[in-house]
Amino acid sequence: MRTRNQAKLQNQSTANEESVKHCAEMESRSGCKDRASDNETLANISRGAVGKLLKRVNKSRGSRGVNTDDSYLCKKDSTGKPETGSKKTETQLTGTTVARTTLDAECCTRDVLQNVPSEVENEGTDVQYQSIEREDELDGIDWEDGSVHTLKSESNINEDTINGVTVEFDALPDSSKQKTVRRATAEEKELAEVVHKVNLLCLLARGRLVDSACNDPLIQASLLSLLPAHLLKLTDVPKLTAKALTPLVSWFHSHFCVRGASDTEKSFHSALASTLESQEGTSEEVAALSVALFRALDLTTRFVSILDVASLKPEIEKPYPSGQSPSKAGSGIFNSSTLMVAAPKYSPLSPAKSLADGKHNNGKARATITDKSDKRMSPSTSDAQRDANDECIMKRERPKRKGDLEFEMQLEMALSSTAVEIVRNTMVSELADVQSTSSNVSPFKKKKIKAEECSTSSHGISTAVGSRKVGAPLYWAEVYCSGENLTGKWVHVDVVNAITDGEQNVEAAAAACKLHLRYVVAFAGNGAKDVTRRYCTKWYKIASERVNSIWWDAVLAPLKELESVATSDVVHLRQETSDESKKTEVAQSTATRSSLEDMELETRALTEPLPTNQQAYRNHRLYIIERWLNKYQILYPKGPVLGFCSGHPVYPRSCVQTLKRKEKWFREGLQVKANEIPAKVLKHSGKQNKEQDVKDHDYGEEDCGGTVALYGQWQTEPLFLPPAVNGIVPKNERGQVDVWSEKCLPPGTVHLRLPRLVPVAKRLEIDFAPAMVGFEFRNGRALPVYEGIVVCTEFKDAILETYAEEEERRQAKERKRSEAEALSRWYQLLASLITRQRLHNCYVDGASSQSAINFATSNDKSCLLARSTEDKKKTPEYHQEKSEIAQSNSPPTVLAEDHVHVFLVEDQTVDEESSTRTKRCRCGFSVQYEEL
DNA sequence: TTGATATAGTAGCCTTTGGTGTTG
DNA sequence: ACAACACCTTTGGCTACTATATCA
Repeated sequence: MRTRNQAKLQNQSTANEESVKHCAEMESRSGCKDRASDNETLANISRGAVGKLLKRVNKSRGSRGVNTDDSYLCKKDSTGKPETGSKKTETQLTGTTVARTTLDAECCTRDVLQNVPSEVENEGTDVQYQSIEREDELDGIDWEDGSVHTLKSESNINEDTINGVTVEFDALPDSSKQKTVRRATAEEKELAEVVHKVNLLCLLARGRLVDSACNDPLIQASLLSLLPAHLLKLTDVPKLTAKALTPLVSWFHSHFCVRGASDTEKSFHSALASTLESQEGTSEEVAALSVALFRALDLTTRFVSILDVASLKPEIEKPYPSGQSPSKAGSGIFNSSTLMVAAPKYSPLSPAKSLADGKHNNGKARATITDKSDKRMSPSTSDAQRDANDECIMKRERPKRKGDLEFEMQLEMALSSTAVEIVRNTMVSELADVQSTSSNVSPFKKKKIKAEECSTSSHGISTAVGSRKVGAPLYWAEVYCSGENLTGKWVHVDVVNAITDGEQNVEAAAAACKLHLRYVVAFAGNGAKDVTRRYCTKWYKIASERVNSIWWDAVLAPLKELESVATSDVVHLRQETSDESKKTEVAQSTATRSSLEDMELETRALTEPLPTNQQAYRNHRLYIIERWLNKYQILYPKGPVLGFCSGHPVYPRSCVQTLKRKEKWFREGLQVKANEIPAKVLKHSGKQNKEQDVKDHDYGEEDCGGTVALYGQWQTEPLFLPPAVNGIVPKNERGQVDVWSEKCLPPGTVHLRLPRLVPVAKRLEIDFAPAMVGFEFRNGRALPVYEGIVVCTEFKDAILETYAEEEERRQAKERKRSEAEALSRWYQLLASLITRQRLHNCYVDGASSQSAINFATSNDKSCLLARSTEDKKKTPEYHQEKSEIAQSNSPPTVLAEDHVHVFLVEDQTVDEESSTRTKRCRCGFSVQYEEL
């Protein structure tokens, strides 16, 4: 009925908002069947009522208001769009003038049909009847109260009028006060998580694809041939350092330029080849080429990518500013992404593209162009794999203000320009020094300073144009430099932005582009490794945005192996020419390279800087401030203090202890030590309070009324229960044993988890206690669940033995009973068949004149069959033969009334195939049955 | 812009030991 | 008389978490 109403309401365009209409439309599709069937009945009922209805409606005109609550329209929004807050709408309608037709007619119809006054609150509403042609649809159904949506009134008035509804407002609702509070449902959350996971898997696959393309010998050779001779030997040093890579990076950056979209039809491999040829390509391709080059130079190199996945949390739509159509912003995860990706990419007027066309303005004007990665994956993948720039824009466009956009455009412009600037500097002088010494001041900050200068530079490119390009770090390389640190180090090499060893800046750069640095994955040897820790210092910020780590680790585990082998093998191969002992040594050292990195990343994880805001400590993995302790938590020991946040001392998370009641500890096989003072005493309220009072009195424990004493684990010791003595099981006050776990069993007893043990124990006169294993809620009550019994260990075997015997007996009995029942049911079946046949003969086949004779005949036959069955029952043979199919196929001869069939053994035939035996009487009557 | 705080909605945890009538 | 079984009815209080608004 709800659906039907929605469908109708949609027809009448009672709602203004597009999303609401859309919603109703969706609903109407599903409900159209209902409606069609309803029309027949409704039409008849309502035609007769139309006249009455009109009268009533006219009477009520001007005196009736409308109850306006059509929240149901949105509650089942299948598009996942936010419901338009019905409460809000109601408030907004207060004091408005509503001129309407059909909706009021609905109210009135309800009056007619149900004689129930509609809820009238809005006095003085103006009702005008223009058309009630659809009233036949409106009759005879359950009415629901509806409200009028008030958004975007102006643009929709026309539509409303066309559809027969006019809504006028004295005052337009203040759009700034519109609030749409809608929380994601569990289903939406689940969906978002699944999408997130699938997206991750797709991007992992993508990364592996790119990685393997980087190993192509042809591409590597071509790159080497392009490389100037003086750069060729640069990296051929025993202890490679990041500094040594800088000239290479500079050359690469100046040689290859990043442009927008690539040909989506090509495979990545061929796209890479053409990028190599044309020396321009997407940032992904350029980064991949750099990886190929480094690998060609025999450097251990990974392709690193930020996996820019769809959000783990459902994106709840924000309320839209007035005049902005929600449909334009897309609705779901896919919609929004698709829209945002497609729009700038294919627009011939796209400034980015036009800029890309003018790429030969080498230098500043070339300002690295939007790198529309080629999209060759599934829709979801390509959506997620969308370029960071689009990502930025997408995320900005909805909630961001104009000013923000402008600022970011400028910033982006500056970033790209500065990146080029750096390159030039490098080529002329030693930029490496500049970069390494400027690690304290982020290069991105410096770029920001230059923003204004760049945006007003002589290139004539507006900031808006520049906004399409960001130096968003999405792809880069990691080169293993044995000359860095003591043990060697993976060095960040971003040829797209011409940055070497700038790992500490990636986070800031990503943040500047509104790019979430949630997953940074390094690819090598067809494997992958999560190296997010290297680039992310504020882990607490991204932790909640990452998928369940158990799942993620499991996914990565096999890939990590591959990656580890690959990054070790490269060095291994290099050493192959050397002598055997050296080779082993190298193999050992490379084998630990991966674990060394693991340690490094783990160290980073454990030495995360203290957050500066208090909120961050709420769920921080490492740190806690006291205010975020919940009522069952305490700091023990209370220290050391690691620092302060807004005056609050920061403690290690490891100091947080969970407190429990005595009973809870008992369940875990622990008991509170004697004379321990509760670590915390909580006040209880309400019902629990009273019960706790009683308990406390009973046990003579805590003096407090309405409180509960909590203890920490350090105040407990292993549970000591009175042992079983003389075969007697120690029981609790209820005469049972609570078996929460094995630890709760009194020493010397055993829990036998078998059904029907109580009678056995009773029969053997062995002391036992029912074992309560938990509670279940039924009928609104907590009911104890019992499973088996607890007995002294020495009786275990005796009980089990007797139990086995008892069970055997029981099963035999059960079998016997079921056989008897089967027999009885067969008898019933046969008897009913006979009765049926008799009735059939008597009343269906036979003409009235013949009926007497037929009856006699059939009766006779039936009796015989029945009797034969009865007779057989008496013979032992019967028990071996259980007929499944019994049918009489005797000729329709009239027999003497007192004839008794005799089935001689020699007249029997057996069909071996179907195990069917046929017994025949000399009179011609035969019985066929199947032997089991 | 960021952070603190208040507020509100919601999901999910925790709670925890029947009473009565009928049948065999 | 007694044991076994069926049926009844379908909690609800509290907290953590999250999102939002507002203010500094």
